[in-house]
Amino acid sequence: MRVSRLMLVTLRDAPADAEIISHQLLLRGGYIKRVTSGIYAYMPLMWRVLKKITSIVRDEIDSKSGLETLLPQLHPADLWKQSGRWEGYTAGEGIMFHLKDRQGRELGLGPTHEEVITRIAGECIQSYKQLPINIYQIQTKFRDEIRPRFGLMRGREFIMKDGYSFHSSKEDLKATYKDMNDAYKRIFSRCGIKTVAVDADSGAIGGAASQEFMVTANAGEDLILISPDNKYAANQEKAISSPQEPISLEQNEPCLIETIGQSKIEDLCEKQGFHSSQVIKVILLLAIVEDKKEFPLLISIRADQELNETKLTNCISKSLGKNVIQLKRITKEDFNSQGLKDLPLGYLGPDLDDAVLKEALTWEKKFLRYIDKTASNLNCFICGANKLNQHRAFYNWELLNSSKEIVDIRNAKAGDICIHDKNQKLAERRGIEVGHIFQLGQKYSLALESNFTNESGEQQPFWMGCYGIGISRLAQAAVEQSYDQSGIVWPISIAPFEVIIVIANMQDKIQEKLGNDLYISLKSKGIDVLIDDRNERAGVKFKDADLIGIPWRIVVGRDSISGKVELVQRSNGITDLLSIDQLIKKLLTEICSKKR
RNA sequence: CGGGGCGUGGCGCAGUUUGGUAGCGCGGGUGCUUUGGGAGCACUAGGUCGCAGGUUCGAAUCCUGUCGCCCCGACCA
Repeated sequence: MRVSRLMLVTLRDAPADAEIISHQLLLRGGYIKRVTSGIYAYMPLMWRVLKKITSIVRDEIDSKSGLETLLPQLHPADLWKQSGRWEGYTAGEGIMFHLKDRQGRELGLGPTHEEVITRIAGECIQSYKQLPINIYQIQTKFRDEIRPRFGLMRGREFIMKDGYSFHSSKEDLKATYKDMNDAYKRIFSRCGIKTVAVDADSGAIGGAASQEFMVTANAGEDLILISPDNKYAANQEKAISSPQEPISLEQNEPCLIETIGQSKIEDLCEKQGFHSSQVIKVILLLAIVEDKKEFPLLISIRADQELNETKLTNCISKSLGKNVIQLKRITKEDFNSQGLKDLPLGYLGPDLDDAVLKEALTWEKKFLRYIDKTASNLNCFICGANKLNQHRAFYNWELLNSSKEIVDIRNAKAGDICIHDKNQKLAERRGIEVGHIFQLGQKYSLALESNFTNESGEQQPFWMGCYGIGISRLAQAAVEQSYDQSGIVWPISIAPFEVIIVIANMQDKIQEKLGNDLYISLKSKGIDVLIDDRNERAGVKFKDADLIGIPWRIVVGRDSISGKVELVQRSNGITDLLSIDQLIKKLLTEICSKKR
């Protein structure tokens, strides 16, 4: 391709609305154009990058017997109602774009395809003899994100590879899951990006085991916790650890203490001389579940710990058997609008009586009570007395006489002791999720009555797995991991072009001829080559070549008269002056060796 | 959804407080000079200042509404 024909528009300044470096560089290099919030056009250079990535993905998934397909993007609501996800995905903060057609039928724009593929599999697969099946597609997905940001990182329209597998047994599912895990590692390594595999929450997709593949970068939206020996890595949403031991509280007579104006843990500890690990903090939340019922929650947790809302949401879903649509803090205003008397917020104890909810208008009249292990493990503690300006000191659980369900709902954090090895402490990193694999189990096949006949002639729901890669996000993550002062430094396997020929001076006929001959010759050898034939000064062309990040640059300039050209490596600036033969030989070996 | 900020040529911005009918840098076009790290000179095109109302002799500027975009937050009451 000739740069003069490339519709290349580079920017000297980064547009003001781009925050992170990869977003800025993709805009400056003319790779992407924003059309509206969270929605981007992939310009020709970007599309080449995306095609390189998808071809690596196809290659690896196909080698694991993956079947490529293309599923519809418009999904009928009834399908999603059957799986029980329509409400959660459309109501409240739901992320599914949805619409009504001219007949008034409801449709959703696919954010993911479990429903569609599960129904199809149920219709096509009758017998265990047809299993296992591993089917995937690479396609645009739609999600009405609460807050789109960072360019392609969190868009409302993005390209994803999503795959689904169907099995007659859990064991068979595990085998494919492992295959996919291997394939994913190969895919990311071939794309030239460094990833960490972490244990993950399976979230709204549902299911059992799941792993995320994270590109470590400061701009990452996820917090991940890693042990120094690399044997344990998890998303904070899921991570487990041993908290640091509480500072022991000297045993003393249980008593009430006056704590005027000490509704905050910090003030309480400062004024009374306690450590926050000796205090039980009580948090009131409201869970709204899929059938619109509202459950007040009473959470008790050691005050030096943070509540993990993902873990909590999972606990609630498990105990109610219903999906939680929304979780929010209960405020004074919420109490008033329920027609309830004010509570002494900041002075609540784990034994707060359900009677306070008796007059509630729409809430359930009983607290769902969860106690984090850090709180239940305390033998002697401080907690609110359920009266304004009073706390209880040196209390224990027997005295509170409160029913309790003990769960793990705390955030693991850096510095916590690893479960697998007491001598190691978790460290934290930020990560960009580029891949996610799940063992779904039978959640969708049960809901959609998607069955096959097993060896004994019985109807049985499929065991399912699902496997995603954010293709467009991966492309940007690669930039976030590989750039310098001058611009992008693409890994060669996903660079839009492998080589760029820069003709230093277009007026010089010798240079122009040598450059063009070289261009034709490299192209004929199967190298992806770009030639900058613009009538620009050399400096401009060098700047652009660096900005768009082509791995190899050939400069056809003042040495062309002796038949020599310069070869410059984008990643390290190393420059060689070579004859054409030497150049071609070197490029062929370098490029071919790095392709695999 | 809540909070904050911003909409002025393709991009980055000034002008808004104190109304007087629009300016800078980059980019675009033409010509000449230049030609190895975003060249110089000259000429030139391009904006009903997001949109709609209102106030005023007069609005980018003040008022009201509206649309769009960006950032922060869903964080120990």
